[in-house]
Amino acid sequence: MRVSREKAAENRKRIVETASRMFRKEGFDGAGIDAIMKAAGLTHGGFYCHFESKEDLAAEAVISALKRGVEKQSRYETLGDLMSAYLSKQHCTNRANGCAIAALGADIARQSKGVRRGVTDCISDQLGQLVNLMKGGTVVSRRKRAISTLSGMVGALTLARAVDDPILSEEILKAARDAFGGCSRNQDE
Amino acid sequence: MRVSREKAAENRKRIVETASRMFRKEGFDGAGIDAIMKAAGLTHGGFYCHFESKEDLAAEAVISALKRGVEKQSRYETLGDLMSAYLSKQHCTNRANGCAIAALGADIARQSKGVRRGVTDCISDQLGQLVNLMKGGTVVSRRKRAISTLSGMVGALTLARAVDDPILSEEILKAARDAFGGCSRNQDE
DNA sequence: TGTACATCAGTGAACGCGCGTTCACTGATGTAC
DNA sequence: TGTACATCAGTGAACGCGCGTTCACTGATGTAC
Repeated sequence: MRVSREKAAENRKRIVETASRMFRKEGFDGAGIDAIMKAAGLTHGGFYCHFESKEDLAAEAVISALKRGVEKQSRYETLGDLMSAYLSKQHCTNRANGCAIAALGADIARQSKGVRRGVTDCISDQLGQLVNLMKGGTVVSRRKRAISTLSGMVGALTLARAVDDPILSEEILKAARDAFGGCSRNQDE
Repeated sequence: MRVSREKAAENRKRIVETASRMFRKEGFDGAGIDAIMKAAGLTHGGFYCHFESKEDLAAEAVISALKRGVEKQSRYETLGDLMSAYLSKQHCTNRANGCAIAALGADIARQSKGVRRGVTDCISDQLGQLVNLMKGGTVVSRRKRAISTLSGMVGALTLARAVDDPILSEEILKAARDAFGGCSRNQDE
Protein backbone atom coordinates (compact mmCIF):
# COMPACT_ATOMS: atom_id res chain seq x y z
CA MET A 1 0.00 0.00 0.00
CA ARG A 2 1.04 3.56 -0.64
CA VAL A 3 2.62 5.52 2.21
CA SER A 4 2.94 9.28 2.67
CA ARG A 5 5.70 11.15 0.88
CA GLU A 6 7.20 11.94 4.25
CA LYS A 7 7.21 8.30 5.30
CA ALA A 8 8.64 7.27 1.93
CA ALA A 9 11.51 9.72 2.30
CA GLU A 10 12.17 8.35 5.78
CA ASN A 11 12.20 4.81 4.43
CA ARG A 12 14.60 5.72 1.67
CA LYS A 13 16.96 7.34 4.14
CA ARG A 14 16.77 4.31 6.40
CA ILE A 15 17.61 2.00 3.49
CA VAL A 16 20.71 4.05 2.67
CA GLU A 17 21.87 4.09 6.29
CA THR A 18 21.23 0.38 6.76
CA ALA A 19 23.04 -0.44 3.52
CA SER A 20 25.90 1.83 4.50
CA ARG A 21 26.43 -0.17 7.68
CA MET A 22 25.90 -3.56 6.07
CA PHE A 23 28.25 -2.90 3.16
CA ARG A 24 30.97 -1.84 5.58
CA LYS A 25 30.44 -4.92 7.71
CA GLU A 26 29.96 -7.55 5.01
CA GLY A 27 31.35 -6.00 1.85
CA PHE A 28 29.52 -5.03 -1.34
CA ASP A 29 28.94 -8.63 -2.37
CA GLY A 30 28.29 -9.85 1.16
CA ALA A 31 25.23 -7.68 1.73
CA GLY A 32 22.29 -8.58 -0.52
CA ILE A 33 19.30 -6.39 -1.36
CA ASP A 34 16.92 -8.78 0.34
CA ALA A 35 18.94 -8.65 3.58
CA ILE A 36 19.32 -4.88 3.45
CA MET A 37 15.60 -4.27 2.87
CA LYS A 38 14.66 -6.73 5.59
CA ALA A 39 17.05 -5.00 8.01
CA ALA A 40 15.43 -1.69 7.09
CA GLY A 41 12.02 -3.18 7.92
CA LEU A 42 10.75 -3.48 4.35
CA THR A 43 10.42 -6.16 1.67
CA HIS A 44 12.85 -6.50 -1.21
CA GLY A 45 10.32 -5.73 -3.96
CA GLY A 46 10.05 -2.09 -2.97
CA PHE A 47 13.73 -1.51 -3.48
CA TYR A 48 13.32 -0.35 -7.07
CA CYS A 49 10.87 2.37 -6.07
CA HIS A 50 13.87 4.15 -4.54
CA PHE A 51 16.93 3.05 -6.51
CA GLU A 52 17.76 2.10 -10.06
CA SER A 53 20.08 -0.72 -9.08
CA LYS A 54 22.22 -2.13 -6.31
CA GLU A 55 25.16 -0.24 -7.75
CA ASP A 56 23.16 2.96 -7.43
CA LEU A 57 22.53 2.27 -3.74
CA ALA A 58 26.18 1.34 -3.21
CA ALA A 59 27.30 4.74 -4.46
CA GLU A 60 24.89 6.55 -2.18
CA ALA A 61 25.65 4.38 0.82
CA VAL A 62 29.42 4.76 0.54
CA ILE A 63 29.22 8.51 0.05
CA SER A 64 26.85 8.79 3.00
CA ALA A 65 29.27 6.85 5.20
CA LEU A 66 32.26 8.91 4.10
CA LYS A 67 30.47 12.25 4.58
CA ARG A 68 29.52 11.22 8.08
CA GLY A 69 33.13 10.20 8.67
CA VAL A 70 34.45 13.57 7.51
CA GLU A 71 31.94 15.28 9.77
CA LYS A 72 32.92 13.14 12.74
CA GLN A 73 36.57 13.88 12.07
CA SER A 74 35.93 17.63 12.11
CA ARG A 75 35.09 17.47 15.80
CA TYR A 76 38.64 16.70 16.88
CA GLU A 77 40.85 19.62 17.76
CA THR A 78 44.21 17.85 17.67
CA LEU A 79 45.67 15.19 15.47
CA GLY A 80 46.47 13.13 18.57
CA ASP A 81 42.80 12.98 19.58
CA LEU A 82 41.74 12.04 16.06
CA MET A 83 44.35 9.30 15.94
CA SER A 84 43.38 7.86 19.32
CA ALA A 85 39.84 7.52 18.05
CA TYR A 86 40.60 6.29 14.53
CA LEU A 87 43.23 3.80 15.65
CA SER A 88 41.29 2.58 18.69
CA LYS A 89 40.44 -1.04 19.35
CA GLN A 90 36.81 0.04 19.29
CA HIS A 91 37.07 1.33 15.71
CA CYS A 92 39.06 -1.75 14.72
CA THR A 93 36.29 -4.05 15.94
CA ASN A 94 33.32 -1.98 14.86
CA ARG A 95 33.65 -2.09 11.09
CA ALA A 96 29.97 -1.36 10.43
CA ASN A 97 30.09 2.15 11.87
CA GLY A 98 33.65 3.11 11.05
CA CYS A 99 35.70 4.45 8.18
CA ALA A 100 34.31 3.26 4.84
CA ILE A 101 37.67 3.34 3.07
CA ALA A 102 39.24 0.99 5.58
CA ALA A 103 36.10 -1.14 5.69
CA LEU A 104 35.73 -1.56 1.93
CA GLY A 105 39.35 -1.08 0.97
CA ALA A 106 40.41 -2.48 -2.34
CA ASP A 107 36.82 -3.19 -3.36
CA ILE A 108 36.24 0.51 -3.86
CA ALA A 109 38.66 0.50 -6.78
CA ARG A 110 36.51 -2.21 -8.39
CA GLN A 111 33.24 -0.29 -8.08
CA SER A 112 31.34 1.88 -10.55
CA LYS A 113 32.30 5.40 -11.53
CA GLY A 114 29.62 6.82 -9.26
CA VAL A 115 31.14 5.21 -6.20
CA ARG A 116 34.69 6.19 -7.11
CA ARG A 117 33.86 9.79 -7.92
CA GLY A 118 32.15 10.19 -4.54
CA VAL A 119 35.03 8.54 -2.75
CA THR A 120 37.51 10.83 -4.47
CA ASP A 121 35.63 13.94 -3.36
CA CYS A 122 35.36 12.72 0.21
CA ILE A 123 39.05 11.82 0.40
CA SER A 124 39.87 15.32 -0.84
CA ASP A 125 37.69 16.79 1.92
CA GLN A 126 39.29 14.56 4.51
CA LEU A 127 42.76 15.61 3.39
CA GLY A 128 41.73 19.25 3.58
CA GLN A 129 40.67 18.76 7.18
CA LEU A 130 43.86 16.94 8.08
CA VAL A 131 45.93 19.76 6.62
CA ASN A 132 44.28 22.09 9.13
CA LEU A 133 45.33 19.88 12.02
CA MET A 134 48.99 19.95 10.97
CA LYS A 135 51.25 22.43 12.74
CA GLY A 136 54.28 24.21 11.34
CA GLY A 137 55.95 23.95 7.95
CA THR A 138 54.74 25.22 4.62
CA VAL A 139 51.35 24.51 3.08
CA VAL A 140 53.03 21.99 0.80
CA SER A 141 54.67 20.25 3.74
CA ARG A 142 51.41 20.15 5.68
CA ARG A 143 49.60 18.68 2.70
CA LYS A 144 52.27 16.01 2.33
CA ARG A 145 52.03 15.14 5.99
CA ALA A 146 48.23 15.02 5.71
CA ILE A 147 48.49 12.48 2.90
CA SER A 148 51.03 10.26 4.62
CA THR A 149 49.03 10.45 7.84
CA LEU A 150 45.80 9.39 6.13
CA SER A 151 47.70 6.58 4.42
CA GLY A 152 49.05 5.43 7.76
CA MET A 153 45.58 5.53 9.31
CA VAL A 154 43.91 3.48 6.58
CA GLY A 155 46.78 1.03 6.27
CA ALA A 156 47.17 0.43 9.99
CA LEU A 157 43.46 -0.22 10.43
CA THR A 158 43.45 -2.57 7.43
CA LEU A 159 46.43 -4.51 8.80
CA ALA A 160 45.09 -4.60 12.36
CA ARG A 161 41.84 -6.06 11.05
CA ALA A 162 43.42 -8.52 8.62
CA VAL A 163 45.66 -10.04 11.25
CA ASP A 164 44.39 -13.02 13.23
CA ASP A 165 46.46 -12.39 16.35
CA PRO A 166 44.97 -9.84 18.81
CA ILE A 167 48.37 -9.01 20.28
CA LEU A 168 49.87 -8.14 16.89
CA SER A 169 46.69 -6.27 16.01
CA GLU A 170 46.97 -4.11 19.13
CA GLU A 171 50.70 -3.60 18.52
CA ILE A 172 49.98 -2.29 15.02
CA LEU A 173 47.38 0.16 16.28
CA LYS A 174 49.67 1.43 19.04
CA ALA A 175 52.70 1.85 16.78
CA ALA A 176 50.60 3.78 14.27
CA ARG A 177 49.07 5.98 16.98
CA ASP A 178 52.54 6.86 18.22
CA ALA A 179 53.97 7.40 14.74
CA PHE A 180 51.16 9.41 13.19
CA GLY A 181 49.44 10.97 16.20
CA GLY A 182 52.56 12.88 17.16
CA CYS A 183 53.69 13.97 13.73
CA SER A 184 51.49 17.00 13.37
CA ARG A 185 54.63 19.10 13.87
CA ASN A 186 57.03 19.43 10.99
CA GLN A 187 60.04 17.26 11.82
CA ASP A 188 62.42 19.81 10.23
CA GLU A 189 61.69 22.30 12.97
CA MET B 1 41.66 -38.82 -18.81
CA ARG B 2 44.27 -39.39 -16.17
CA VAL B 3 47.53 -37.41 -16.42
CA SER B 4 50.92 -38.17 -14.89
CA ARG B 5 51.54 -37.26 -11.27
CA GLU B 6 54.10 -34.76 -12.45
CA LYS B 7 51.65 -33.12 -14.84
CA ALA B 8 48.97 -33.10 -12.16
CA ALA B 9 51.29 -31.33 -9.72
CA GLU B 10 52.09 -28.79 -12.42
CA ASN B 11 48.40 -28.22 -13.06
CA ARG B 12 47.70 -27.77 -9.40
CA LYS B 13 50.46 -25.22 -9.08
CA ARG B 14 49.18 -23.38 -12.13
CA ILE B 15 45.68 -23.22 -10.67
CA VAL B 16 47.01 -21.68 -7.45
CA GLU B 17 49.07 -19.10 -9.35
CA THR B 18 46.23 -18.21 -11.69
CA ALA B 19 43.82 -17.90 -8.79
CA SER B 20 46.31 -15.82 -6.89
CA ARG B 21 46.41 -13.30 -9.73
CA MET B 22 42.69 -13.36 -10.41
CA PHE B 23 41.69 -12.93 -6.76
CA ARG B 24 43.98 -9.93 -6.49
CA LYS B 25 42.59 -8.40 -9.65
CA GLU B 26 38.89 -9.15 -9.20
CA GLY B 27 38.47 -9.92 -5.51
CA PHE B 28 37.47 -13.19 -3.84
CA ASP B 29 33.89 -12.96 -5.05
CA GLY B 30 34.81 -11.54 -8.43
CA ALA B 31 36.83 -14.53 -9.56
CA GLY B 32 34.76 -17.71 -9.99
CA ILE B 33 36.04 -21.27 -10.08
CA ASP B 34 34.93 -21.72 -13.68
CA ALA B 35 36.88 -18.64 -14.78
CA ILE B 36 39.97 -19.59 -12.78
CA MET B 37 40.06 -23.14 -14.16
CA LYS B 38 39.50 -21.90 -17.70
CA ALA B 39 42.34 -19.38 -17.30
CA ALA B 40 44.52 -22.23 -16.07
CA GLY B 41 43.67 -24.23 -19.19
CA LEU B 42 41.40 -26.79 -17.52
CA THR B 43 37.69 -27.38 -17.01
CA HIS B 44 35.87 -26.53 -13.80
CA GLY B 45 34.93 -30.11 -12.91
CA GLY B 46 38.50 -31.10 -12.13
CA PHE B 47 38.80 -28.43 -9.48
CA TYR B 48 37.78 -30.76 -6.67
CA CYS B 49 40.51 -33.23 -7.50
CA HIS B 50 42.91 -30.62 -6.11
CA PHE B 51 41.01 -28.60 -3.54
CA GLU B 52 38.29 -29.19 -1.00
CA SER B 53 36.54 -25.91 -1.68
CA LYS B 54 36.96 -22.42 -3.08
CA GLU B 55 37.79 -21.23 0.41
CA ASP B 56 40.61 -23.78 0.51
CA LEU B 57 42.04 -22.44 -2.74
CA ALA B 58 41.65 -18.86 -1.52
CA ALA B 59 43.82 -19.58 1.51
CA GLU B 60 46.54 -21.16 -0.62
CA ALA B 61 46.40 -18.47 -3.29
CA VAL B 62 46.67 -15.60 -0.84
CA ILE B 63 49.51 -17.19 1.08
CA SER B 64 51.32 -17.94 -2.17
CA ALA B 65 50.98 -14.31 -3.26
CA LEU B 66 52.17 -12.99 0.08
CA LYS B 67 55.16 -15.33 0.24
CA ARG B 68 56.23 -14.24 -3.20
CA GLY B 69 55.79 -10.64 -2.08
CA VAL B 70 57.99 -11.12 0.97
CA GLU B 71 60.61 -12.77 -1.23
CA LYS B 72 60.48 -9.94 -3.74
CA GLN B 73 60.83 -7.46 -0.93
CA SER B 74 63.95 -9.17 0.37
CA ARG B 75 65.84 -8.16 -2.78
CA TYR B 76 65.90 -4.48 -1.91
CA GLU B 77 68.86 -3.20 0.01
CA THR B 78 67.46 0.14 1.13
CA LEU B 79 64.04 1.26 2.29
CA GLY B 80 64.07 3.94 -0.37
CA ASP B 81 64.40 1.40 -3.17
CA LEU B 82 61.67 -0.77 -1.71
CA MET B 83 59.36 2.24 -1.41
CA SER B 84 60.00 3.41 -4.95
CA ALA B 85 58.92 0.01 -6.19
CA TYR B 86 55.98 -0.52 -3.83
CA LEU B 87 54.59 2.98 -4.27
CA SER B 88 55.19 3.11 -8.02
CA LYS B 89 52.53 3.87 -10.58
CA GLN B 90 53.28 0.47 -12.07
CA HIS B 91 52.39 -1.34 -8.84
CA CYS B 92 49.34 0.87 -8.41
CA THR B 93 48.01 -0.15 -11.82
CA ASN B 94 49.08 -3.77 -11.79
CA ARG B 95 46.92 -5.14 -9.01
CA ALA B 96 47.05 -8.73 -10.24
CA ASN B 97 50.76 -9.14 -9.61
CA GLY B 98 51.19 -6.84 -6.64
CA CYS B 99 50.81 -6.85 -2.88
CA ALA B 100 47.94 -9.11 -1.84
CA ILE B 101 47.12 -7.14 1.28
CA ALA B 102 46.59 -3.93 -0.66
CA ALA B 103 44.78 -5.82 -3.43
CA LEU B 104 42.35 -7.68 -1.18
CA GLY B 105 42.33 -5.25 1.72
CA ALA B 106 39.36 -5.38 4.02
CA ASP B 107 38.10 -8.59 2.43
CA ILE B 108 40.88 -10.51 4.13
CA ALA B 109 39.33 -9.78 7.51
CA ARG B 110 36.14 -11.42 6.24
CA GLN B 111 37.81 -14.63 5.09
CA SER B 112 38.19 -18.02 6.75
CA LYS B 113 40.61 -18.81 9.55
CA GLY B 114 42.99 -20.48 7.10
CA VAL B 115 43.37 -17.31 5.05
CA ARG B 116 43.78 -15.07 8.09
CA ARG B 117 46.30 -17.30 9.82
CA GLY B 118 48.48 -17.34 6.69
CA VAL B 119 48.16 -13.60 6.27
CA THR B 120 49.20 -13.06 9.88
CA ASP B 121 52.35 -15.14 9.45
CA CYS B 122 53.30 -13.36 6.23
CA ILE B 123 52.75 -9.92 7.74
CA SER B 124 55.01 -10.93 10.61
CA ASP B 125 57.70 -11.98 8.14
CA GLN B 126 57.31 -8.77 6.18
CA LEU B 127 57.66 -6.72 9.37
CA GLY B 128 60.78 -8.67 10.29
CA GLN B 129 62.32 -7.79 6.95
CA LEU B 130 61.39 -4.14 7.27
CA VAL B 131 62.99 -3.98 10.70
CA ASN B 132 66.28 -4.98 9.07
CA LEU B 133 66.05 -2.09 6.63
CA MET B 134 65.63 0.44 9.43
CA LYS B 135 68.74 2.29 10.54
CA GLY B 136 69.54 3.62 13.99
CA GLY B 137 67.52 3.58 17.20
CA THR B 138 66.70 0.67 19.45
CA VAL B 139 65.15 -2.59 18.33
CA VAL B 140 61.85 -1.38 19.74
CA SER B 141 62.08 1.85 17.79
CA ARG B 142 62.95 0.02 14.59
CA ARG B 143 60.04 -2.34 15.02
CA LYS B 144 57.68 0.59 15.56
CA ARG B 145 58.96 2.30 12.45
CA ALA B 146 58.61 -0.94 10.48
CA ILE B 147 54.94 -1.15 11.47
CA SER B 148 54.11 2.45 10.69
CA THR B 149 55.99 2.16 7.39
CA LEU B 150 54.08 -0.95 6.33
CA SER B 151 50.84 0.78 7.34
CA GLY B 152 51.75 3.76 5.22
CA MET B 153 52.59 1.55 2.25
CA VAL B 154 49.34 -0.41 2.34
CA GLY B 155 47.22 2.64 3.05
CA ALA B 156 48.77 4.82 0.37
CA LEU B 157 48.36 2.13 -2.28
CA THR B 158 44.75 1.55 -1.23
CA LEU B 159 43.98 5.27 -1.42
CA ALA B 160 45.82 5.78 -4.70
CA ARG B 161 43.80 2.96 -6.22
CA ALA B 162 40.45 3.98 -4.74
CA VAL B 163 40.69 7.52 -6.04
CA ASP B 164 39.26 8.32 -9.48
CA ASP B 165 41.58 11.21 -10.25
CA PRO B 166 45.01 10.25 -11.66
CA ILE B 167 46.62 13.48 -10.43
CA LEU B 168 45.51 12.93 -6.84
CA SER B 169 46.50 9.28 -7.15
CA GLU B 170 50.03 10.20 -8.20
CA GLU B 171 50.22 12.87 -5.49
CA ILE B 172 49.36 10.28 -2.84
CA LEU B 173 52.04 7.88 -4.07
CA LYS B 174 54.68 10.61 -4.18
CA ALA B 175 53.85 12.00 -0.74
CA ALA B 176 54.02 8.51 0.74
CA ARG B 177 57.31 7.73 -1.03
CA ASP B 178 58.83 10.90 0.41
CA ALA B 179 57.39 10.36 3.87
CA PHE B 180 58.15 6.68 4.33
CA GLY B 181 61.04 6.09 1.97
CA GLY B 182 63.24 8.50 3.83
CA CYS B 183 62.31 7.56 7.36
CA SER B 184 64.60 4.58 7.75
CA ARG B 185 66.71 6.70 10.09
CA ASN B 186 65.48 7.27 13.61
CA GLN B 187 64.30 10.85 13.75
CA ASP B 188 65.57 11.23 17.34
CA GLU B 189 69.17 10.97 16.13
C1' DT C 1 -15.65 20.38 2.66
C1' DG C 2 -16.78 16.14 0.39
C1' DT C 3 -16.47 12.80 -3.32
C1' DA C 4 -14.28 10.21 -7.25
C1' DC C 5 -10.36 9.06 -9.27
C1' DA C 6 -5.34 8.73 -10.20
C1' DT C 7 -1.04 7.88 -8.22
C1' DC C 8 2.52 5.24 -6.52
C1' DA C 9 5.21 3.10 -2.15
C1' DG C 10 5.28 -1.21 -0.82
C1' DT C 11 4.16 -6.50 -1.23
C1' DG C 12 5.36 -11.10 -2.47
C1' DA C 13 5.61 -14.43 -6.17
C1' DA C 14 8.34 -15.34 -10.04
C1' DC C 15 12.23 -15.07 -13.39
C1' DG C 16 16.77 -15.85 -15.22
C1' DC C 17 21.34 -16.22 -14.30
C1' DG C 18 25.77 -17.48 -12.41
C1' DC C 19 27.79 -19.52 -8.80
C1' DG C 20 29.97 -23.51 -5.98
C1' DT C 21 29.54 -28.17 -5.96
C1' DT C 22 28.43 -33.09 -7.40
C1' DC C 23 28.56 -36.98 -10.36
C1' DA C 24 28.89 -40.59 -13.95
C1' DC C 25 32.13 -41.25 -17.13
C1' DT C 26 36.78 -41.43 -19.81
C1' DG C 27 41.14 -43.07 -20.75
C1' DA C 28 46.04 -42.48 -19.82
C1' DT C 29 48.98 -43.64 -15.94
C1' DG C 30 50.65 -46.50 -12.38
C1' DT C 31 51.00 -51.11 -10.30
C1' DA C 32 50.97 -56.09 -9.52
C1' DC C 33 52.07 -60.36 -11.29
C1' DT D 1 59.90 -57.16 -19.99
C1' DG D 2 55.12 -57.83 -21.01
C1' DT D 3 50.28 -58.18 -19.79
C1' DA D 4 45.98 -57.31 -17.03
C1' DC D 5 43.94 -54.55 -13.97
C1' DA D 6 43.22 -50.69 -10.69
C1' DT D 7 43.66 -45.93 -10.08
C1' DC D 8 42.48 -41.33 -10.48
C1' DA D 9 43.16 -36.44 -13.01
C1' DG D 10 40.32 -34.42 -15.88
C1' DT D 11 35.66 -33.81 -18.56
C1' DG D 12 31.18 -31.88 -19.12
C1' DA D 13 26.37 -32.22 -17.86
C1' DA D 14 23.54 -31.38 -14.03
C1' DC D 15 22.04 -29.76 -9.41
C1' DG D 16 20.49 -26.53 -5.94
C1' DC D 17 20.80 -22.19 -4.24
C1' DG D 18 20.90 -17.26 -3.70
C1' DC D 19 21.24 -13.31 -6.04
C1' DG D 20 19.54 -8.94 -8.61
C1' DT D 21 15.66 -7.76 -10.96
C1' DT D 22 10.75 -7.74 -12.77
C1' DC D 23 5.87 -7.70 -12.38
C1' DA D 24 0.90 -7.88 -11.27
C1' DC D 25 -1.30 -6.41 -7.54
C1' DT D 26 -2.83 -3.68 -3.18
C1' DG D 27 -4.62 0.06 -0.84
C1' DA D 28 -3.49 4.37 1.47
C1' DT D 29 -2.25 8.93 -0.14
C1' DG D 30 -2.63 12.82 -2.99
C1' DT D 31 -5.34 15.50 -6.34
C1' DA D 32 -9.09 17.43 -9.16
C1' DC D 33 -13.61 18.89 -9.25
